[in-house]
Amino acid sequence: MSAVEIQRRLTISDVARQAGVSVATVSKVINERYGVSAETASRVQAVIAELGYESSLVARSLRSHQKNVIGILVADFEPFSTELLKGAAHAIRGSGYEIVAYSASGAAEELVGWERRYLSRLSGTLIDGAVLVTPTVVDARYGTPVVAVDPHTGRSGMPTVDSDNLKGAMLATEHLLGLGHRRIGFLGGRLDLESARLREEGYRNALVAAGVEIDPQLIRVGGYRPESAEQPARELLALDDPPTAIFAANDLSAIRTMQVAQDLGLRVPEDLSVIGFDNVPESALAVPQLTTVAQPIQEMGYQAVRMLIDLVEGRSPGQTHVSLPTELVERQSCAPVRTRES
Amino acid sequence: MSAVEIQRRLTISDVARQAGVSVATVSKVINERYGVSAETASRVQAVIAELGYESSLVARSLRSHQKNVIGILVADFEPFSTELLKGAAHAIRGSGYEIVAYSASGAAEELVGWERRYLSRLSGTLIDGAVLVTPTVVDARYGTPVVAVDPHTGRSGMPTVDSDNLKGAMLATEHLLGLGHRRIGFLGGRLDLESARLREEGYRNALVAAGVEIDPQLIRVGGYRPESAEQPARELLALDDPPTAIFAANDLSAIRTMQVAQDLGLRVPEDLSVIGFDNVPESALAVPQLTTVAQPIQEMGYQAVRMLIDLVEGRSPGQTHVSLPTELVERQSCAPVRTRES
DNA sequence: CTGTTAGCGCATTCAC
DNA sequence: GTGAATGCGCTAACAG
Repeated sequence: MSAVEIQRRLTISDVARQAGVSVATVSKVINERYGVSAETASRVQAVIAELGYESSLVARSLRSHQKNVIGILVADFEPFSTELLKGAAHAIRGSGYEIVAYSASGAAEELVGWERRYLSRLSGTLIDGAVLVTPTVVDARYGTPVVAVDPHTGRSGMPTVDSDNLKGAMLATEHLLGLGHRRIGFLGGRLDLESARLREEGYRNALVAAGVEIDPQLIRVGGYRPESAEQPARELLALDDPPTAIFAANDLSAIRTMQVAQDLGLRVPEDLSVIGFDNVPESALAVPQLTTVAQPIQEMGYQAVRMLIDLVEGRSPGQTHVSLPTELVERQSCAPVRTRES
Repeated sequence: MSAVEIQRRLTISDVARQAGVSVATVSKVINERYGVSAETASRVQAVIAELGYESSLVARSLRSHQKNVIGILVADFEPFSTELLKGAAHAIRGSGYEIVAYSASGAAEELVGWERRYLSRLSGTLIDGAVLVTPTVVDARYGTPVVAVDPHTGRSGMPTVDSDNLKGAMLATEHLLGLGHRRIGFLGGRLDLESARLREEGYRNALVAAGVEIDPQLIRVGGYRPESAEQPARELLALDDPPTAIFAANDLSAIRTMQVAQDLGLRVPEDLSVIGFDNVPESALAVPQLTTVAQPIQEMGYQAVRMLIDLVEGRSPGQTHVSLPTELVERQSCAPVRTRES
């Protein structure tokens, strides 16, 4: 039996018409309510299967308040957020929930408070709750269950998943120190971003602990994006006494830093060591492969969704602040320092 | 001025109340209609900015039929679809469109026809059109503009973006032949998947062209997923006369194949060469790094969204079948064959 | 057991 | 400048 020709979008009344019953009956079958004969039910089921009908997310959430949909709100689909999405997908498997990942990609990206606007756009009508990926503001109370991943302004009162940025940054810096580097540049995020602040603090702590004086010239703001990291990376390498190693506060900046160095005729890691932060898959695609500090990004997504589902279902989650460990991943972009005159 | 305490989700009437005007006036301001004094308009704008209000996607799409939202419908968030998402995000930048990426992750994944049900769930009420990522069926006509990426059953009448699977598979096989391999295993997808069929055809063509006889024992079905690829990979390696190289039809299967080989005490690439297909970022994270055939996945996402926007806006897209080139990416998982007695 | 009917929520857009 | 009807597809309450 071939499917009827569908020109419009499929609605419950298409199913009803095709099965020769009323819309209400179809609804009952779908929601497994009593009061439908087995025969009618199976006929309706057959039509549903034949047409590939599924109820409209929107219309359904108009009536029933439980929607079984969670939102993952991201400023952009870039390596960090898409990694997170993989973990989120894993978390909903078998849970009966669906994922709507939403982004206006850039339209709002630059602006502080994109997460509030996104939430305003989706919550109440479409999703039961949301994971906010690296939101800019978390002090506000929203009318919806929300979990923040790696919020830019720190934890505040909102349920949060992050990783140990301070420890990770110390690991990175200590690794470079261990290779004999003393002039180590730091390409940070922005100081209004909590993770960036902690990474800088880790950098400073490690230097101080090693008795290396901190040179403010070696600390620049890279802004986490390749485009915004390029200029400060150039500035670092143009110093009279340039660094022999650079710790960039995320992988995308680190990768761009390597490219800048190579443009300037420097070899990585022979002439310049570079270390990143995040361990997005792209870090292994870079040439040379990037040594970096790994955050368990997928796991962060997994945990955030688990917490959110607890919240949505009215259970209090085990913890409201989950912090996952970071670790050093050694690849090819760091080498022992060469003495100036070698 | 601090924001009012918001407990419920934000609606247009919250804005109206806060600004001391009617709901209708706020709507006019938002949609830049005439009939609002400049002073009122700017007061309303200020309140909107202060509250971080944005209109509800759902409510808005009830009235206006242009929603400026496109759906990316995926069976699961895995490396291929998330790569695609990056390209899709790039395509909407500055276009005024937003992206809703949707997946029920596994609930429907196994079933043929998930794309029709997903579409039924979102189209009409939420999105203007959709990119279907590796859909299983494309012969049906949907009531919504749709572009298929790498459809499992070939192109049919639907606008499609794919890559040159046949050529790519020949590249992979020729690479192994060039390294001296003659017993080359093939770990395919399923034969109902067009891409898998083409990759097998490329494999066969290359062997025939090189005068190597095709051994049916060396051809197995891996199903594209790590779990489903494991058993057939084991079988290949357990043959009396096992292959010296395996071409797996996608990277995830190839990576699992390397793990199986390592479990069995084989070294890759010394004892077994493995080549994949896709070039997802994970292929560079594998140990050893996977040699593979690259599809320009991000570019595929970019093109698909461009085509879709043309369709949604009623322009006929330049082409309805875009096929992008594949290329060999040499890394570390392939080596010249060793003679049996060496 | 099945059909009829009245909303659900929110933004838009008439008519005033 | 505002009040009130309207759009959508579905569900729930009730009638037959």
